[in-house]
Amino acid sequence: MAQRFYDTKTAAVRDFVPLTEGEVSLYYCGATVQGMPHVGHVRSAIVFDILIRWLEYTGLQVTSVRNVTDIDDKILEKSAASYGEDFEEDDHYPAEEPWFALAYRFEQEFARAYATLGVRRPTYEPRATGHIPEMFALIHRLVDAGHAYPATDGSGDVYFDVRSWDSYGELTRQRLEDLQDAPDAGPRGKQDPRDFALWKGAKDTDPATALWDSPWGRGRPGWHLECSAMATKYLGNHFDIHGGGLDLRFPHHENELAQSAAAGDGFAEFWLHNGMVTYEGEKMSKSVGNTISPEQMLEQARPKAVRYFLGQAHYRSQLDYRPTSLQEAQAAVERIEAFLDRGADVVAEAQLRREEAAAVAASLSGQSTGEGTEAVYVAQFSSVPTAFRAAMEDDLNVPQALAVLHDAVRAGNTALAAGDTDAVEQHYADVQAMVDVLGLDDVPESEPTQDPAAHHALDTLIRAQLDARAAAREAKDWATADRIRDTLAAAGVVVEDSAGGARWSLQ
RNA sequence: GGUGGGGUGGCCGAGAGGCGAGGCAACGGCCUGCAAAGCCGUGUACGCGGGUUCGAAUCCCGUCCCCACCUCCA
Repeated sequence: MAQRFYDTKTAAVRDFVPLTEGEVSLYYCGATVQGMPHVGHVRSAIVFDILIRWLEYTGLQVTSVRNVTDIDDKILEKSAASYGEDFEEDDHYPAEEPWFALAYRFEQEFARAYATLGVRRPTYEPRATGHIPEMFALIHRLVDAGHAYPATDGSGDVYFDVRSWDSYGELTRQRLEDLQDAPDAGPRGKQDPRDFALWKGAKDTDPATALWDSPWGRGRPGWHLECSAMATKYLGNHFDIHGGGLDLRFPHHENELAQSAAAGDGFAEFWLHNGMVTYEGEKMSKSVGNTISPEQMLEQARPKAVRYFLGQAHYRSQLDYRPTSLQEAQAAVERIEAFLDRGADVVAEAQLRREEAAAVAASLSGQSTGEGTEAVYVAQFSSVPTAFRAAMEDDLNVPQALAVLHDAVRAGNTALAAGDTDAVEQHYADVQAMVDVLGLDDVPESEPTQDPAAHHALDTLIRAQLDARAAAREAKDWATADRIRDTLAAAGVVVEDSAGGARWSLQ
């Protein structure tokens, strides 16, 4: 089986063959940093994070790019508003904030949200404002090729000429004449209302810091142009995958494709689009005002559970958020974790026995020990189950991959109960490998138990309680035993009895 | 009007002609001093009406409803 992806442009699932053997070039649209991130933004990042982790797992070297749009109308508007006389500050919008300060502040908020949920940083994270010369070069090529023209009204705008490019609409299979006229389709120096701006001429209201001198006059870049310029700078004229949210297909990605292809670039081989997060059936968006922020989710559930929730559906499906969604995700995550916790003890013990046996064998034969056992362990256990691989290869079918993961957890639990160490080791390794690919083990969690000193102190204190409880149980003094368990429970410590003695964990 | 995607058991969510993915919740059982965890089992799921087929959630015809994009949007 080979890797397959659904490509929006051809509207089909196709075999994915990298342009350069062993390497993958991926560009996906990041955010316009004009406000706080919501979980829709984060879902997209998690989807592509899982994609990258999977491709790397299969041995490919991935170069990934996620842009930051740090200049656009909304950013300028919000900054301008902060200087207004009747402006009211709030937590997210202080008064008198320059546009670049606002953009950078929200860029950091996005970075924080990504990091909290275990989204690794892309290879490159370019900002639009840092790539003005690259954009000039692209505009020049388009003007020279007859696919772009300066506005006829002296505004300083430069437009892409959609009628000059027969393939316009090929990404989303739409015909020019079927498109609704834009509501603000005023003349504005366009030859056709569907032409889009590559460069926006300076307006009176634009701050000087937001303007650049260009061969077409002072101004600032158009949104679509940024992505084309940055994608090809870091990945070359022809690259493997272009991703982004489904809502970006039109006009954003259609325009990107048109301008890049018209300039003669091969651009993206595959177009991957992730589905929207909905709130009780409706798309989550700023304009509707039904957004949930990562922070709000993190108040309800652990980061790992939030990541699991946002990553659990197929990436092309719409994902519906409901008030109980996070509790459900957390229960699923904790089931996996509980097996890994219990399994780790068994695996460590088995490992120790193997090392001892190897040491004995070595001392008998007079050879040194060391990497031998480790190498055997890695070779034998570090791969993902075939069914998991098949699911991931099939257009990144994470839900089906998760079914494989849960099956392995169940098999592992059964092996634990049966005391079948070999089977526990195998299932433990499988589960660990799958969890790694999904990035679930890469979510930072600030639990006191992760600080070794704090954990040691806590463990010592709780062990004393558990020892006392064990003694009470031995004496069949259930009242005392239960009181100790209740006390620990009230402190947030969950006690589980097992054949090997009591285990504790934080709630 | 155009384009794309959907309607699956209490909820989420895969699948796409033939053994009821998986998770969460519920119920029963095993285990347990009691729990918890875990394991086993239970539910007559595929919007509606027709049709094709030995067999349809999956194919065909009809029909209803929902979502997204066509303006900024992950």
